[in-house]
Amino acid sequence: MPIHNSDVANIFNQVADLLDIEGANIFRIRAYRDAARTVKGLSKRVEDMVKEKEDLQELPGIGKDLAKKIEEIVETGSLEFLEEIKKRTNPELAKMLSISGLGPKKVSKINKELEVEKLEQLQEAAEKHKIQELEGFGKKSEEKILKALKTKKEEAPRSKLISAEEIAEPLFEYLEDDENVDKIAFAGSYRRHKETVGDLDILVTSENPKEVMEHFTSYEDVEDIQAKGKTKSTVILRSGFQVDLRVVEKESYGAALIYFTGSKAHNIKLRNLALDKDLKINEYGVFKNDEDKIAGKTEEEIYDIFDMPYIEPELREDRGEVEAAREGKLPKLLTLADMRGDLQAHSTNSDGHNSLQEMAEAAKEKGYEYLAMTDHSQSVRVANGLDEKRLGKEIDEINKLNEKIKDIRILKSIEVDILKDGSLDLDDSILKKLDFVLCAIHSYFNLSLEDQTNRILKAMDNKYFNILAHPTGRKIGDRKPYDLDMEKIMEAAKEKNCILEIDAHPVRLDINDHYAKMAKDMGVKISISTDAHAKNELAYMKYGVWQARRGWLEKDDVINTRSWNGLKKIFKR
DNA sequence: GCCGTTTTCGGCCCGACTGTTTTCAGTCG
Repeated sequence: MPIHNSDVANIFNQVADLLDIEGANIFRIRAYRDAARTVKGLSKRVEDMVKEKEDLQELPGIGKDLAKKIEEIVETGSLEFLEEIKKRTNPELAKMLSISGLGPKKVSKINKELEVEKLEQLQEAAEKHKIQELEGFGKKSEEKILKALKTKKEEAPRSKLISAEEIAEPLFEYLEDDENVDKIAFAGSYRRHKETVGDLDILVTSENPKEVMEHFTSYEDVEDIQAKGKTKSTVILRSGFQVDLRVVEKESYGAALIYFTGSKAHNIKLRNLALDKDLKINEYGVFKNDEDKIAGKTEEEIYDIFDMPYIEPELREDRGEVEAAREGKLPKLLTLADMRGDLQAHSTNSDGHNSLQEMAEAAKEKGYEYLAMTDHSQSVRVANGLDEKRLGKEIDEINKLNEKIKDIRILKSIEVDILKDGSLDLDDSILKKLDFVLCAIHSYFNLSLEDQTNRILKAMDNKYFNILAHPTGRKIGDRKPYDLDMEKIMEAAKEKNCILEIDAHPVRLDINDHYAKMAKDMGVKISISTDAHAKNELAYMKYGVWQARRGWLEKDDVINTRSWNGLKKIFKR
């Protein structure tokens, strides 16, 4: 059974939760949480690193002990240390930590004094009003617990970026309309354009914070007000989304923006830099001798104090951006305006909703120089995939359209299936008539790591293979990526001049940011395409660009920032 | 449990809000 990085991270997080309830040293607990984050964020499979005897202690936050524990997990699939803790402390207790207002101390108290082990027992105790009798608890805490338990079942996990956007944009406009609001910006993972968003953070400057809080909490979509203070309020919207609003003075705007944009790891890095310089940094500014404020108004002036240029929010994950900034080696990130065309789109000829012509005209309106039509191939029957004959007809159709429509070139392509044995779903005799070939997996997702990897490697041997579409097959919150050795695939792609795609569809965003950076580091080129099945979906490009930015990609790393002439050279294998 | 250009021991990011207290611990981000 392959051990995924997330398996190791889950085990470490479980250890941390249980140690927390046991009241262990908080820095020891933090070490486990940090290690979980480090392992989860690796672009390499930690299983491979162990097998190849790489030194795990090189990783940040991994020392002798944790390196050994990682090896144990990879080799046995479990961790003896965790099993020992589970004997002392019921792992069910960890579930209570997810209830808002209950932290390790309170969970421990409820457990010890009321012998509560499970969520059901917690509910029972609260209903019998046993909780409010405990020292440190009261009526309100008990009500909060009951309420949280009730809504817990329907509680949404992290939302896809596009769903967050639907909720965020109207709220932003509503706040912007308030005359007491001066500056306003999103912060948090939403500003960092993470593929999923847990809650929304909004930052405002104002002379009248009280009025702003009043305006915010009376937004018509607010279902529950969790906290309402002078400078900070938290509400839950009807959709279940949590929104935090923070008001600061304009002199602190930059400091607060950095603070609330995060990530937490990036902020901790900055704070440590500050400590090295005998400075203090918080959401109000940078301070010397604990008193004198030396920066805070803009993000730029704060980064400047630490001898760094401005760091784009997408990079603020403590994945080396601080070091790169200090060495003057930050990437000049790709922008949406750099994109000159879209290399994956579908028409009514397979499973799209618009005709070739409608798609082409929509792309032209976006100012693109080209749009590739990549309908499905025959084996994807549910998508009405094309066989050689129907693809031949589509080629003729596109040739005619290209004569008819000016100022945009429709590229002839296909999203050809990679069959189980690694062969392509259509004959070379038709593939060679296309401008380029996009290849993808749509079946047999459950092959072993080795078989799935070899399947793609074999497909890449076909000289018409240009782009690997949605390489890992994951759908956010819906389908896990199939087991693949991405390092091997990238090595092969590099050797054979194949391209990896970032599918910009907000459900896919595949490859993810980690793999995008890995591709860049390995010298593998990327295409960003929307996988549009309707003309309005061509607008999904921005999600792909954001993901690419999170993967440190620059204009030159992405092939469809080039003209058609430039592309042609790349597609020649 | 990790880490080190003063350190192999003794630190480890910082502040707001709530609910419980009556000056603060716990939680959260």
